[in-house]
Amino acid sequence: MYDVISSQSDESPAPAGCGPLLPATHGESKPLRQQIFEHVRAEGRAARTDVTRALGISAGSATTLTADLITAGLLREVEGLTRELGRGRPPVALEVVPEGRYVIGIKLSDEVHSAVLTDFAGQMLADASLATLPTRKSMDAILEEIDALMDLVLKAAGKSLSDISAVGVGLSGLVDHSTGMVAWSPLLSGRDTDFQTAFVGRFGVPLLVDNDSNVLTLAELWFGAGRSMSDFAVVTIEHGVGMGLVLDNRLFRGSRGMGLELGHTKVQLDGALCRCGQRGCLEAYLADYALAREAATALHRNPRNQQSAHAMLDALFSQAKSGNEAARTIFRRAGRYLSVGLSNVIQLFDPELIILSGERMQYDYLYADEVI
Amino acid sequence: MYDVISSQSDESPAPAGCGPLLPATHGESKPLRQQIFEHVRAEGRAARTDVTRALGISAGSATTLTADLITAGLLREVEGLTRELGRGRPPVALEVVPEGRYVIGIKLSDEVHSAVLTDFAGQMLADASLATLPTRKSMDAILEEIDALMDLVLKAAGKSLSDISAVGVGLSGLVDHSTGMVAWSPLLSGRDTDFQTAFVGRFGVPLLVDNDSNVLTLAELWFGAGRSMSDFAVVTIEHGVGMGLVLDNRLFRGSRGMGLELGHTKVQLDGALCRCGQRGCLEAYLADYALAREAATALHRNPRNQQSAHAMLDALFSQAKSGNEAARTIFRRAGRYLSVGLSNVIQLFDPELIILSGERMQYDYLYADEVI
DNA sequence: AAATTTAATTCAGTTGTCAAAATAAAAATT
DNA sequence: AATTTTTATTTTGACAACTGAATTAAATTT
Repeated sequence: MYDVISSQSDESPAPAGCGPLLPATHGESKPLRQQIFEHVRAEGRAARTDVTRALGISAGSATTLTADLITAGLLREVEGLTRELGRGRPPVALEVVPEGRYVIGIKLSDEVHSAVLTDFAGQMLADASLATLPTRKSMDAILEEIDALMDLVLKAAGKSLSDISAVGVGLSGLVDHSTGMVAWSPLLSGRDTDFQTAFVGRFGVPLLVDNDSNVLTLAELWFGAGRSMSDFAVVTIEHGVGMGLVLDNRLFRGSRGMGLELGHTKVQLDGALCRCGQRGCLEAYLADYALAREAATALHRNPRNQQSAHAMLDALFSQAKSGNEAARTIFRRAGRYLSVGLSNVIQLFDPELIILSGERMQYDYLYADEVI
Repeated sequence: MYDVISSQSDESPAPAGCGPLLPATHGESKPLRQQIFEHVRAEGRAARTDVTRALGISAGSATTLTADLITAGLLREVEGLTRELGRGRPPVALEVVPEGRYVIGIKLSDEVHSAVLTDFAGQMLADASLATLPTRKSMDAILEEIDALMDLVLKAAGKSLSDISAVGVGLSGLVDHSTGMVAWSPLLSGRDTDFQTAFVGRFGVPLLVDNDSNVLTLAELWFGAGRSMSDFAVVTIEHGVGMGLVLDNRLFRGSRGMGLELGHTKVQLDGALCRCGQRGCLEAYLADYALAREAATALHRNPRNQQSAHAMLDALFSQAKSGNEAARTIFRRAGRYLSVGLSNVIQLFDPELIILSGERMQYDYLYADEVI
């Protein structure tokens, strides 16, 4: 900033200035080399001409840049492909070298942790899972579990930790993806845990941590129905109600990088009490604990019996199926409030698609009729 | 795409591919020349060194590119500035040449149209307004009114239409900014009007049309409280309930480029009937027509008397002020539902700031206590 | 007056990209 | 079989956008 201090009258006053003071963070475009790599990876296989057409670049650039990528060991030409028909020189397909890098993805949960090991082309080489207790654990205990889980999946794939270029971890809670800090999580006993530093300190491998809704959303963007969509939402209903959002082909993380709290969206003035302390949150009608709370009343069980929440939901569901009207109304009400919450997402974001996900989606009463 | 059809077994199957199939639309970064210009405009004045530091570019580039901008007549050096103190060669401030371009901004409304004429530095040179009738008009009639309004503002600024580089128009309704089409508007009698083509055909000046909430939001981003913020929302309550959203310093238009319908967010299951046909929309509690509807009951007026909606609201407000309990509950309820709607926006977008705007904000009952 | 400090310019060199021409490899045509 | 046509890729020369280092400029401090 240019500071002017003056009392002379012949100086014109500094113009006020207009326009945003902060630049958009996503201003830089990716280098063309990376765009080419990503295009080949997205397509599975693509020839140089496909790349030039898809990215609108010159044929010369395609040659030079793919040559770079090939010598860097990231891409390779595919030998011995036959072509259906067509005249002219046949194109030479390129593909990602699967052995280029290996990564492990881990999902931490309260009953079972799971892990997959994939190659550079996105192919899963092995997976593994590990049962765990639904108690809050210290960071050290979690690292211990991760260690055991990674051993399993590495052994299954015949790799060693030194082959792994990066690890991704998804867990529920408030996770700051950019710093690797976990502000709060139902799995961790502490607050403001520096997950990333602890992990890298123990394993010496780069780590990306994120909220599990975000991870699920990215999975849909990379491998699922969202691949061909630029704007969509993923809603999960389990212990809480979570949402991930893709806007313009990028995961939207909100201004503070934390998750989007669809669960604490209000669907009823002065409604049911939520564990966040407010009333009328969607979560207070839809999450495990909310349904179990009502199930206890409907099934005349002791509400103190916390451990059987899962079993109680199953009982409630079978009751509803066999005609218990009280049980039915619980699901029906939950479904109607879900439809309100989803309708609000639609009105505000106008996504092309909403993907519903989560263990509770089996309870199809939730979304039988009422969804708008 | 590379197609492979083959029955030979020695060919490896094509990899599935992973990653988004569509590129993010905002891939291209602005050329440095434009970034420099925008930085100077945002700061009001800035020296070349300020630019190099702010944008992280080399001093050489700053010299060359500012020289380009100066010869293009977009920037100029500021003469005769004194400096507070400091050693070394004094910096030479640069500023936008205000006479570089002139633009007109027009806001169309149902009671009064208004226009401003600003120079290239964002300084307003003149404004004008024109009363109009609250009826739906044909495109030709609207163009006629725009013509009269532009004459007024041009005359006030001592300019002619040929001095104007572009015109921006904001109006309520469903507007596709990218094509200049107005799908529907309370001001226009037709549907799917090609506003842009009609305007350019008549005046021969480039036009940008947009939804009035979006225009208001852009104004906040460029000139208002949003200048130093990267994520915020602007909520307007007038005839309807509108919202504009800035995410990462850019206006978010939703996937289909239409507005974000905060007004049709559901705040009550089976609630009040909205003019969109659904029940429980926020608009059905908060918009002009909704308040007037209840006011008619509270004040024992004839609900047929449509033309006095505005007057009726004022009457309702003064009644509430002077203690009429029925009138008070109307505002109180509206305020509580507004708080639900805003709370949902906060939960879903986590903006740094929500700007409330609109003629009805004078009815401060709306946001007295209940806002969360 | 000399040294110091900060701002701006000059200039040689790198990088990323394109356009056009040249080359390559196949099918279609003669 | 030779030639033409078609499509894919490579080569080449050129240009634009930058950077970094050295240089010049204009002020203050010693």
